[in-house]
Amino acid sequence: MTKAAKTCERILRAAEKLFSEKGFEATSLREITQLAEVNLASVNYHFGSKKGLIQAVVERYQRIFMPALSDELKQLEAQEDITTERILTCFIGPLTALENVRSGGAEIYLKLLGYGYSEIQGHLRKFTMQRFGDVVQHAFRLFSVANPHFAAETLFWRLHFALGTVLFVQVSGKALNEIARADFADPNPELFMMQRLLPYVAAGISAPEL
Amino acid sequence: MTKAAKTCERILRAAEKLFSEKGFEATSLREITQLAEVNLASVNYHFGSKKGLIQAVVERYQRIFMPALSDELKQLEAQEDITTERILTCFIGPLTALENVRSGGAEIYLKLLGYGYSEIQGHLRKFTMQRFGDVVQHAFRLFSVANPHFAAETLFWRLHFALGTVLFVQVSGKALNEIARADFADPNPELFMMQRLLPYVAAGISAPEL
DNA sequence: GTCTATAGTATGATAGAC
DNA sequence: GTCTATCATACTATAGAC
Repeated sequence: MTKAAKTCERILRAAEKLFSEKGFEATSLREITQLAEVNLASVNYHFGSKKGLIQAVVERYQRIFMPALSDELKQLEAQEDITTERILTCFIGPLTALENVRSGGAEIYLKLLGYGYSEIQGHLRKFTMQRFGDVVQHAFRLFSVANPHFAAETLFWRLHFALGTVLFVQVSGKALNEIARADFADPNPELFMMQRLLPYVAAGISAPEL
Repeated sequence: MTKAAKTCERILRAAEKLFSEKGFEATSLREITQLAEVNLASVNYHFGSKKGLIQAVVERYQRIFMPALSDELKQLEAQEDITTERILTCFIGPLTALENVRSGGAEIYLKLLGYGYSEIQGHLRKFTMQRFGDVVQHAFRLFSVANPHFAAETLFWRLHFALGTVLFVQVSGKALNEIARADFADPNPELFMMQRLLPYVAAGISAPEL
């Protein structure tokens, strides 16, 4: 059991690293087991299949992030003056909580979500909504309180645009940072990305309706 | 030669359809040749390799889009009162020009760009900048005229956020439309997506700096 | 639980007849 | 230019010894 736990953990760590760097489909079990220094067959023994491994990797982050987000949202709801910026700020804490679990945890989580959205059409999204749909809907309700003049449809699209912005920037973050370093002498720790994103996203969500 | 052109064209059409639907890596040459109803070996005969085919597919769209965009930008520059919205509007015409070439052409092109950004790290981006870097830089200059108070660095990141928003929405468009149809009874032709995107993106780019 | 060995399938690419 | 046939390689998954 002690050795098994170790193998399990080694696989999960290697998998989340590779998945977040290259996506789920582009990462093979061979790469994962090689990086983890475990046997190829052990993945199927512990997780049943590659799909099972993917779910295990993502779920580990969701179980930290989602309850933390839920707490923040409840705390905000108790206050008056709910603004788009404040709701967005609710996401910062839970993300940095991931950072405490593992260095670069927030980045890994967002990249996993980003790849999950485009690959394996909706598989990961449905899984998330089934497990944590209530938290997602809570956030949506608060956004509509902060932007009461918007049609529900408008808000729906704006929020998905915002999600898209964040996820794309994370997934392409490496390329973007390379360009930035080439064009300016930009000494950008990845942490600043979120601070840059927030004003853009907040303004986009609250932009005047047509 | 006449038959050859036909085969070439059949391959290109099948490839651009599948690439835009599933990405480059997830699409196999066998799928392409099967859809095109041509022999498997003909791809390597006409395009040398899968990579060559990818470049050919993308280049065909770039050669229509980029000069058209360049014209629009020059026309705008001659005017006074250059705003973020007006620059963004410059992209609409060239995109719908692709629509004339082939139904759904604009969507295909944007999806190709979207997949190109995340996959094959930077390969496609470098190719674009080498061929059409001047057009891209022209657009950037105009944006900085429209937003003179921004640091170049801020503008750089904002524009890439905007690009990210558009590309992500296109790539995940199918999933998003499915959700929209489920949550509302949303009879959304894909064309309206751009109209929804524009206010969000414009507001994001011009959001007050920190 | 861990390993080796291998089944079964899919990929990109090419040689050679026509 | 087009075809068949095939090579070399990669993948996920599993059976069975230890």
